[in-house]
Amino acid sequence: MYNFKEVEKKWQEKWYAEGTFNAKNDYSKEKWYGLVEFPYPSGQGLHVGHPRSYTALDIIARKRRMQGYNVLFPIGFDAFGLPAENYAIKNHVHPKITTEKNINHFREQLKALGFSFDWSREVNTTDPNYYKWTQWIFIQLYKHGLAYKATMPINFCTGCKVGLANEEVVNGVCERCGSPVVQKEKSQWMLKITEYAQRLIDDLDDVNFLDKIKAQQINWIGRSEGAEVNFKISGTDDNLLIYTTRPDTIFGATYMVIAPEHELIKKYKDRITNIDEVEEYKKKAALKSDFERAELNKEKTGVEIKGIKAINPLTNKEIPIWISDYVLITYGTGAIMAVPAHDTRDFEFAKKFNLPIVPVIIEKPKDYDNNRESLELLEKEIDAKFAYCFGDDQKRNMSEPFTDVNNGIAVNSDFLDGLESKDAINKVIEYIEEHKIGKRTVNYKLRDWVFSRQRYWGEPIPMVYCEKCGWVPVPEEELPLRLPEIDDYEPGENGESPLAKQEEWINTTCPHCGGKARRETDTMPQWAGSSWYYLRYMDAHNDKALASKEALEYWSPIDWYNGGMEHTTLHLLYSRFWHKFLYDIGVVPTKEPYAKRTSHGMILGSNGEKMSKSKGNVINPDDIVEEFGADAFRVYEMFMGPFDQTASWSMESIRGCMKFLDRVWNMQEFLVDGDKYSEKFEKMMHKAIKKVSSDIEEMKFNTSVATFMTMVNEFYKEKQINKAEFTTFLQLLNPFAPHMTEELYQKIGGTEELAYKAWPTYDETKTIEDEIEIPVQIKGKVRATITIKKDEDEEVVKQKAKEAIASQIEGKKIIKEIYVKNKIYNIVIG
RNA sequence: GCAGAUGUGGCGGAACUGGCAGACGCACAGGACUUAAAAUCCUGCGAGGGUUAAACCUCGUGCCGGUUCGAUUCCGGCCAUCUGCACCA
Repeated sequence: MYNFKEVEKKWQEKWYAEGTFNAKNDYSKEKWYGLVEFPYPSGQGLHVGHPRSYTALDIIARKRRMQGYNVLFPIGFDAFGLPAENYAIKNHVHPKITTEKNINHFREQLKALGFSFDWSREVNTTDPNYYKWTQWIFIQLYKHGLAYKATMPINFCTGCKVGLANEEVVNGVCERCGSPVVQKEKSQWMLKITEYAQRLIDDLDDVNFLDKIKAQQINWIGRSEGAEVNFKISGTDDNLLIYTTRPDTIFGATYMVIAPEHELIKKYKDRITNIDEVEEYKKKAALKSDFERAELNKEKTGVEIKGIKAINPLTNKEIPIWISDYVLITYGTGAIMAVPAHDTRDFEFAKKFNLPIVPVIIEKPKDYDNNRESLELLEKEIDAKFAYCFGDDQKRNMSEPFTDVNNGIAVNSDFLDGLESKDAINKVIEYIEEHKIGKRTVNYKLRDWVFSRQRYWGEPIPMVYCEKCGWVPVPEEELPLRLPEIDDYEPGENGESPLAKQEEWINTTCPHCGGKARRETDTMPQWAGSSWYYLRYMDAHNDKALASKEALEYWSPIDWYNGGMEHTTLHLLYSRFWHKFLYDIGVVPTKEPYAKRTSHGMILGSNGEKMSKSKGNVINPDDIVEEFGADAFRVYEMFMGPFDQTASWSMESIRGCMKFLDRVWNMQEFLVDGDKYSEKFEKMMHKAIKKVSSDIEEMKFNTSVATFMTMVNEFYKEKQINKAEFTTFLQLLNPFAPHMTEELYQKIGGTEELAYKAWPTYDETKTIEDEIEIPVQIKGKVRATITIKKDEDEEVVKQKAKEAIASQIEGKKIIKEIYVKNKIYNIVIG
């Protein structure tokens, strides 16, 4: 009987004491750097989701070692963060203590699963020797104008009392605590990620990320092409600048809308006749949470700004200006031209407030070929269809706006008439550029990164404010700027950082002029430490630089990075941004940090729902290791389904995997001598090596495990396995179930460790069967199977096949015969 | 609404560039071993028909249609579920 407890403990102790898996500092060898996302050491301990990702890359890392690479497969802890701080507020335990305790627990758990991590390079983002370099990077960003302080409306979590990045607001509530998020004006440190927006899109071409990851990042960055156009404000020399992606619809712009926060209102306070009403609307809008404002199916609201009007620069008609919260101050210019006939939101608004709807695009007729004649026909059609739009008595009974940019023809639009929408866009941009009323513009949805948190448990932002000199970075030789030890972790009244109460720490001298100055009391967000941790692993103990040039040169880029889809628009994008910056200032040698990025599916509870305490469906990895062992746990997580898809936990299935491992263990009972594969199993061995080797590369671990099971079934049928076969089998299985396979290999007389034994190779010619069974079909339906020799002469096969179905084709006329070599024979009879 | 994915037995899932649908596992059933049970080993297992038993036949990969000698796979159109984003002009 296999005693997994004893065996697993034995090997783990050996591995971690000897540093079996530590990367070598031999830079002459070919390297491979595999990375998994380091965990946040929460109080709950490891989640069963972690081992899914970790086992997968552990398998690849182990295979790479056997293939002779110098492998770096590190781990660490992303240990700054709210839970430790919230725990501190409640229980008055310093986050440092909780964090340390949790890390120790995590380390134990990770070791108990036998991952081949290089523990000598463990990093911890809360270690001053680590965050020294996080702060250093921030200072470089500041020096290069990419970190700046700005007062702006931010997402403010009413629960955590912290400003949040857009990415941290989910459905209008705080991603972490679930409290509503409101808008608040606050002075914040910002990082100019927008400066890198285009490169973050373009350079995706050079990396091997899953398409869905690329798509999601591109989507998030949200590039759109359009134009900015100035609309004159009637009776002034002033303009209202708008952004639109559909400048071709400008002849249909019947009113303007500005965001509630737009400066126009302040500027024309005195001319606006209903200023009270407008101010009232502004106030209401400010009080709404982001969620309320963005809520769908909500009735549009707004107020016409009376006393000022705009002039449509193409029709020269005066049109009203409205204020409404469906226009966002944070996107474009905070103002739009409304074209209700061709925009869903404008349409809804126009309907509600009874504003004119003028169609200027018509769906392209099927046989439209862009000539005069077609156009005249088209115009007649339009006259009939939209006669009501142009009279004084506008009925506005258009049932829905026409918004398809790929399928429209401009009408009722002067010089654009008859053009397809795409051409019309170009032509109108030419026009507005020529007449200096606007220009072609690109916009991104991506916003600059709000980098301040009003929290204690984060990296202090190494900046000092001096009345005379303004913001001055802490001199680099004074880094790390340590977090002061405090007792009171409560945020301040107005959502200030707990550090704001530490007068002694705050008061300092200006590094620039030596006068009195005060420290920044905000800290960095959790994403800071994780934005560059992969660099630190390359040279984890360097105190002169974040990593040495040589180490960076050798180990960059990361060959394979696996992580969760939930980090696609946060961590993954942020770290690409930091990396590109570090590349620009000559710190790192590559443009992109990760050559390849894959992602694992989530593990759900056995009821198919997300694991949560409240649902009572949480599986604790410790219990699983205790009951089934680490190897069975690993094999099961790889077997449970396609790696990139969600899977539900099943206790029955893991039992099956343990049974499989027991069967492997018991194979030693019918072990026989033999230093090469027996004739019986030779083909199977070569095929298996091929299959498992490619499956691992493609992350099709589930079918690898199936292959192992099939092999074991075959060995059981013969009640025989020789030493050569057993050795290869154990090697292939080793990355999946490292403990048992090492033990077994030792038991059958292996002298070296499998961990570095050369990965088995296969002979392609030996994977091909000499005799093949192929189906014989009549009209695509299988009627018989015949056995043929590989590459058998076509005529012979046809003859054989016809014999096999002789009775069924007798007397029938053969219309067609199809033979696909070594695959299938199909006959069509009349 | 936009983007991405998924849909195959009782269940999790296989099926390489179109070529025997259901590998492998779970569950279930039968048998062997055992005083007995568990464990283990062996066998069967999509549905319907057919046969003493086989052979064999029909249907079957979300739905409708198409291309093809042949479609889980390709094309067109739907439906459902999941994930991310979303008043982004």
